[in-house]
Amino acid sequence: MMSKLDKTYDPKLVEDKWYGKWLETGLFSRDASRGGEPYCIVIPPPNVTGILHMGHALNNTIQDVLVRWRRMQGRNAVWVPGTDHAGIATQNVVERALKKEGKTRDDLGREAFIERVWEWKQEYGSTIVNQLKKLGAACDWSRERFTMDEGLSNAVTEVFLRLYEKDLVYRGNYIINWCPRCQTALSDEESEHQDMGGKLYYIRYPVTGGSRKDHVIVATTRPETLLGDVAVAVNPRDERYKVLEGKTLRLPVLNRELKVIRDDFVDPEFGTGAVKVTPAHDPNDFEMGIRHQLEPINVMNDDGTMNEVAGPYEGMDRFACREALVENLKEAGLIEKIEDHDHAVGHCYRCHTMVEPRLSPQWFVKMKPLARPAIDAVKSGRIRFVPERWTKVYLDWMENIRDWCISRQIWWGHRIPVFYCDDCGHEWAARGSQEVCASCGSKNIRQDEDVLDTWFSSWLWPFSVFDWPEETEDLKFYYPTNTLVTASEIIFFWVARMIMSGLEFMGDIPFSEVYIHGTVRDDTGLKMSKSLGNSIDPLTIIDEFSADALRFSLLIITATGTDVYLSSDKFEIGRNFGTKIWNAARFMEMNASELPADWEHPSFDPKTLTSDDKHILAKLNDTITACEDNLERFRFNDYARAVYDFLWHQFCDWYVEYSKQIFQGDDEERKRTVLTVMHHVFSTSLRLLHPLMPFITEELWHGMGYASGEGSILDAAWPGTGDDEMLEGLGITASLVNYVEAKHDMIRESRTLRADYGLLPKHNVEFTIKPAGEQHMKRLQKETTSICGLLRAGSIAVDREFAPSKAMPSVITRLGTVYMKIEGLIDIDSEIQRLEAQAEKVNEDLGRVTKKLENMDFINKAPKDVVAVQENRKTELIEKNDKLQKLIDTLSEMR
RNA sequence: GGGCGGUUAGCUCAGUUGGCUAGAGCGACUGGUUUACACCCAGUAGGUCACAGGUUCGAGUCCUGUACCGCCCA
Repeated sequence: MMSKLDKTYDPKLVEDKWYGKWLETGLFSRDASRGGEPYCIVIPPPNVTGILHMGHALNNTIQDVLVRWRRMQGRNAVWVPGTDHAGIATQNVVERALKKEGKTRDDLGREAFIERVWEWKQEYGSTIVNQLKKLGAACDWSRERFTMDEGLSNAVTEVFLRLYEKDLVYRGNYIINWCPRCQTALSDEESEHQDMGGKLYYIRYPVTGGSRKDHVIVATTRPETLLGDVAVAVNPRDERYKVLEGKTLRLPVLNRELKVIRDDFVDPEFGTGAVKVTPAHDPNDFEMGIRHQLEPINVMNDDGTMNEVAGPYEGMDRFACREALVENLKEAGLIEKIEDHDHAVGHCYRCHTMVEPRLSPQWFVKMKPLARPAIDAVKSGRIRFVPERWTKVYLDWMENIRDWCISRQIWWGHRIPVFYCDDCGHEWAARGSQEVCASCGSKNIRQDEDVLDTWFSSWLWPFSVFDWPEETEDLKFYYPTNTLVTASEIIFFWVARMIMSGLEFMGDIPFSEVYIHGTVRDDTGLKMSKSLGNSIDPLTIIDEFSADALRFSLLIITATGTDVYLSSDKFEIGRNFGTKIWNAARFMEMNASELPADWEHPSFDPKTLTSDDKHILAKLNDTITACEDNLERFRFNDYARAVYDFLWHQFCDWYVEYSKQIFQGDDEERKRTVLTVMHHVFSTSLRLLHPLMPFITEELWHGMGYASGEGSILDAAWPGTGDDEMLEGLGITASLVNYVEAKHDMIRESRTLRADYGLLPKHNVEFTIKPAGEQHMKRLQKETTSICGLLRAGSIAVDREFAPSKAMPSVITRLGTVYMKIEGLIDIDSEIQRLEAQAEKVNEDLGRVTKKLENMDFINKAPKDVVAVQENRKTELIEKNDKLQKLIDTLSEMR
């Protein structure tokens, strides 16, 4: 009979078709009015400029699996998608486009530029969203949000105002990380430290009024900042510098007079124990400057060139200045020495330009008060990290938290809602645009030019997506959300801040579980990134292998929380598995005139079930348990493997093979039972697999006729396990399962025996089993036909009294000794050799087990069941050894 | 400098509470056109579990140290 299913599965057609249908029917949408038990995930919003990479693919597949699984479990499960406006990145993209037209953002002006960014967003901003759709993400797209949306912008303003009123945001002149290329401040987290091979310059600072050889040597890694020096510092306890008491120094080049200050911060061990103090260009020096009332001197422009204070170096780039300055110092004989010196230097996380620590007026959020409850939430276990070790990373950061620089000197973003009056100097924060000064009524007012850090909007994501500060039904229903799925890179950027903002503004945690998955790397261990050119594009993989294959492969090779090393051949796992399932389905179709009516809830008469039927039902039950258990514990690889092993190595390898002779036979009732078992097992497996491979499972759900009408597998119930009583009622017991597994072993061992003699299935070899006991004999006698089929033997006889009349190759199995009849004479010597090799192995094992059992400590101290296992094993090994010896003896007599 | 993770078959990795006779996929090798599937089937080979100590009846698993690799923070 022909199958209705195509001979080969075409994922391209199928995947687009189903995703379209799911969208059309609004299948992914959920809201509070539906009631039930909520389950909610908010997507880590990708940058609107982003394109899907493997990290996204992994991250979103995990979320999709969770949402689909919880949905099938009957939860009111919603996955809220969206993107963030990626202030710096997006502005960079649009500025680059402008540059091609020969324009700058200043040419356009602020309003027109922002207009331009929105246009860009309309045109290109949905790229990543469309890519998520290709992946199969079951997001509720009707809820898609963007951090610059009106609603989310309201939330941002509201939060700023609340913090402003509580004095938790403040403006101040501090050292911040400045990116000279993006020309904006960055938060500490946005400055990425990289180890660099640098130099340590030892520079002589002459003592004022001293002779030529009176000088102090200071060591620095950034000599160009020397131009902004206002002092030299030494440790107060450093005896070497006692002589400097009451003296001042002369700054080389600029000849500025420098005080000598004493400060505990200075490490006498580093360099010469004397350090230059540049409060406008170094955070530690800034602190020292405050302690010693020093006036900071800024020597650089916004773009990293030197300013007018730098005298002869004005206009030079900071690195050019460094070279020129060092050259001049050398000429002046002021360089003592230059050493190699490795140190970590901050780089802009967006453009990788070396960050310049720089004194600058910026807005900050006071973090300590916000951190306190966020620490408690995790310490008390209300929020749980998986894997648990991330808890410590989170707590360490939280406990040493520093204020968050939130202002950015760019245009694309939420403008800081603070206004200044140029007449009376009043400063106030307010919603919307302001016409007059809130204090003096002057119209001479202006809004702060800066915008807020993008993360200042994403940290509100778990509640802003539900229209906070409005108290919507959905907000009440879905908040706190359940699971947050992300990578370790943004624990500080995002996870920690969401916890703080949730507690501060909602009065409750934003989610209860944080699952941190690994980083996707290439097969040499490098982080995949576009700039390295080592990335594997998920869309290429989808095109080549299918989205199902991508998803399945990614998850089966990614152990909980460990990094994943990828190469494109790994996706064959998923593709091959999909093909295997497809063909199993085709096989069933070819052998069924129609779908058995009770495929879903079969009521089997235990008398009609064979051991093979019972065995596959038992294994299915185990698989359901394993899937459930592993999903609960975020062990996605084990979950994937459980389904994979079951479908491939239990269902296809054994049950489908078993079914073949039934279908070829003429026992119609048996056929019906086997078909019912098969469809029950297969339909259940499809449901277990659906979260991993949504497309092929949906296609088969319909193709096999399991769907009622238009019903999607997405709405099918997640399989439950049968209780022990029910299973026992069907005769599914541990001993039955053991027997079938022993039977499988016997068949495998017999195949090996045949292969050892270079025989093929088509040779129709005759086997005789001499069963190991009465019970086995009865069972085996009933099953000679099926064993014969599975072994592809010519015939199988079961004979309790069998004694070979001539030399026969044989193998000893748990169920009995299997003899193989072969044409012609066998080489008795080589058969004896084969058996002796086996006996040797048995004796080795026996020796080990015996030694264990002779150890009284083992007998007394090990748990009873562990000892019992060893005792059984010993008995088995002795028996096997006896049998081997007998076979060897018999053969020897025939020689 | 501080912290975290890793080191298991040729490769990529599992191995959960110590009970292991150490697994999988890929690759290698030997065979295979019975109408589900060659993206497949049957079978084989391949391991001092990085190293050195320790705890334990028992260690891939726990402890200490060493080496190397990676990540995060300063």
